[in-house]
Amino acid sequence: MFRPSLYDGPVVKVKKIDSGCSDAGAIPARVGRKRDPRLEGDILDAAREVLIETGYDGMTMDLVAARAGTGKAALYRRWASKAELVLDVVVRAKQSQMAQCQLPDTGTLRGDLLALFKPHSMEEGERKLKLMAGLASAMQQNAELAAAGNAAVVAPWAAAHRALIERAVERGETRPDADLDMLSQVVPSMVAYRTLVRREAFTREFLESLIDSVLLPALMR
Amino acid sequence: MFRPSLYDGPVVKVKKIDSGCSDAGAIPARVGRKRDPRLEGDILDAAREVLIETGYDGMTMDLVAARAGTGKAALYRRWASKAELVLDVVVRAKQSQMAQCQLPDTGTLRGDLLALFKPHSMEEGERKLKLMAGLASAMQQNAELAAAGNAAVVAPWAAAHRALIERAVERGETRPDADLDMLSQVVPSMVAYRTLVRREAFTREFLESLIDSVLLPALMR
Amino acid sequence: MFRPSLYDGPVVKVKKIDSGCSDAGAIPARVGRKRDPRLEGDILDAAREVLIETGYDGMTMDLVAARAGTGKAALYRRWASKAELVLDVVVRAKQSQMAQCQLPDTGTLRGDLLALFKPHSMEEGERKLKLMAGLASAMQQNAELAAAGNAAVVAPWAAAHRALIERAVERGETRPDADLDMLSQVVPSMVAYRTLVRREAFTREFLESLIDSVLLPALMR
Amino acid sequence: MFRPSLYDGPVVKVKKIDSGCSDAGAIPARVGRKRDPRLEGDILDAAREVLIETGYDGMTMDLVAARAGTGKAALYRRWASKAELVLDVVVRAKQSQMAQCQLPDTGTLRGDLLALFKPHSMEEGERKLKLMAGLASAMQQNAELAAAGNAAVVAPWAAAHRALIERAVERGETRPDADLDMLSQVVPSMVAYRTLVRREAFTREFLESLIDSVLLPALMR
DNA sequence: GCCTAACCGAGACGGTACGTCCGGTCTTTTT
DNA sequence: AAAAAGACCGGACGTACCGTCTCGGTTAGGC
Repeated sequence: MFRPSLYDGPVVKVKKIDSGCSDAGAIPARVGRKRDPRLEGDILDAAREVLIETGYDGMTMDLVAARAGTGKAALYRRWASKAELVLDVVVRAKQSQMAQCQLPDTGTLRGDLLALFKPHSMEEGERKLKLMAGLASAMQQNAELAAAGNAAVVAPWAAAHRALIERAVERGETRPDADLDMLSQVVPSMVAYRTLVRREAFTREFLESLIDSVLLPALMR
Repeated sequence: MFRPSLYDGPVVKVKKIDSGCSDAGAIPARVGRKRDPRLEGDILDAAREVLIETGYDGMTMDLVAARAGTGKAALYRRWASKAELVLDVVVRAKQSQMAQCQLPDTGTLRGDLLALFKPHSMEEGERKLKLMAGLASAMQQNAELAAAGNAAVVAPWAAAHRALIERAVERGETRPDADLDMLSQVVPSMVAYRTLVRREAFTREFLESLIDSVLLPALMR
Repeated sequence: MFRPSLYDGPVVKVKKIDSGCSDAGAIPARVGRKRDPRLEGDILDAAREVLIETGYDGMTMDLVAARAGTGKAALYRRWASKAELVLDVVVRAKQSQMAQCQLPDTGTLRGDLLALFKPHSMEEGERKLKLMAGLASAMQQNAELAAAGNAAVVAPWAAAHRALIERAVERGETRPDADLDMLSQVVPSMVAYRTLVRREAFTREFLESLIDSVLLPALMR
Repeated sequence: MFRPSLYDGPVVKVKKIDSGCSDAGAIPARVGRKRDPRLEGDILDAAREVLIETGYDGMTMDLVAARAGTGKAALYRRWASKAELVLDVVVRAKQSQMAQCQLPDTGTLRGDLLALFKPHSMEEGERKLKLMAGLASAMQQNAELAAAGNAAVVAPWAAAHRALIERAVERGETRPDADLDMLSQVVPSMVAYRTLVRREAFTREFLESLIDSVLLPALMR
């Protein structure tokens, strides 16, 4: 299972608990009603739907709450702001995508790179990137959010590329002195730019062209 | 003078006048008080400052107007919306940068690419990229704006790269079969991504590394 | 015209203006768009309607704004809180009632006292007192509000009684040593108490009984 | 002991149990943990404090629960609503005052009326009347509550006055045809009005003035 | 030299979303 | 089964901002 995410939890208003007990795995066992475990998922689902239907600005906290069959308070108990909720939506989407994504092994780097994107991932990827664009403004104001967003969305993608390239290096398929940090970000960067700034579709043609014209030539001797 | 911009004017609510006719009694000249010519610049300056300080969401039209020593009406007389004002701010910034930028000619592609960024650009780079982040948010709301933003900011940059690469091809410095469309966008894309999404500084080291690790290897045999 | 109110203006968020000029009646002449003069009345009317229909707690600022065909901002520009708006409603109602209320002169104190309440005033009076009850809580927290409410609603009523009684004293109809301050408050107090605390109707029978059993006996030799 | 109250118990959500039968195996006694007997008093004390400090609207159930060192559930197990809790607070205050209050017998009506208010009552009066203000707000929302509040607070007070006046009539001290219903409410009404609406202090001077200027003159021939 | 249209600064307007707060209910664990 | 803690739903509050409109006043042609 491939799960390189640096992000490992919801962006919640954390209630610090005095872990007075010295046991290792002891859980403070908070009294009182537990948070409805289904609610978090319901809200995220509702938020994702509304987000896709109406975009970031069109998404209203009231509407999300209504769609999830709850009240705004339940949202704000879990996320400090609309931006954090949306970020979490993006993060989850990315995680679920990555979770089911074994690193492909087709024998060649080109095959591996193309295999990272199953057909259905293409359209999903575009949606997610559009969501990210809505967050741009929020991320600019909140460095924490920006870090989380980057870690959740960008880092895993680049990490996958890096792993594939490293394997190709091991196989002797590519030059050993390549700048992996830089090259593993070529595809994420250019796909994001095409989608967010140029607003053109993320097609398989573009991906192939990118790999064949930029990435592989730069990697080959 | 290098000015490949596809964008050729302010995004103003233009009152179209039938100025095409050369008839004697044609009165194309609008009567009434003329717009204060200094105001447009003052507002753009104020908007740029506020945008850099507070980000897109934090920038309010009231604040910009106050900073420019005028009222909101003066803003909306010139730009149809906040997003268009922001776009214009970015466009001007880009234009002023491009205006003073002759296509360099150092003899080698590497030298040319590095020369595109004068030393003073680096220190200004931070500011401009903060502006871009604001633009990203604005663009998501309006496809038209996105097109204009792309044309004004991305296209010229890519066009400059393309021109430099084409010259290198003519000199026989690089492979003749390179995908110029794609390769000319490598640097703009990755710089934007680094700064807007990853939020890391745009340094000369990064630029050199990008050129040496990605662009030039992909262009060479 | 009888208008003894101590309250002489709306409870507004006053913007203090530097009256730099030394002219007597000089008005600072605020620049900018003037407040729509009809709006204040429309809002008060809407608030009164909603208040009567739904009571204090049921009255929503959004609903009042919608009913008045405006937005909440217009309300909060004029009144600092829901409580102040409601108080103003009550104050206006009382003032308009008092404005059209000449001091009656029937020749006898009893006739004058009864004439203060025209048939239609009875039912209106009850409504107004119910509104006041809704304010009780807000008044308790805000001494300013309480003072304004008292001055607007109670004081005029008691003042009218006092004037009638003084006239009766002058006519030699009643004892000259009566405690006017106290006696002029008998009817307002007991009517309010009956309505607000006992929640029984304010009937003409009650009023007559009050006058004949308490007020007049206490005033006669 | 004087206890004319029509109100004869706390406003509790009573779980009726068939405890009437004396059968052998009948288990009328409720099983499970017993209600903490001290809790009721603690909550009422906390509620009274908060009510006096912050007024009806400022008093939140959460705050009362926290002050009493318990949770909201314990409150709602005993009172059906905030209003009922407040009513109970006022009722208790009144009862405790009445419980220690024998009908005085000084020989004269004036002496009796003044003796109803012991010296220490005056200092406590302020507090209790603040409670009443809270009650007024609560009563407006619920007619049932208003009735209960009236019965608990007003009726006993008026009843005491009525009893004193009746005794004076029997002694031949006052006119026999006085309207007792009305006159026995003069002092409660006017004291309440002075404190709740006019928000002036309840002083002994005021009481004496009220008795001497209104009540006694109206009762004497 | 006046008329008139358009500009200017200031600020009110209608609408809408935000994030907070609270009343009253429900759930979980503990006693 | 009640106690204690606290999450739950619904809905109103008061704030902020966008983009528009209005006000009194100013600036410039065109007659």
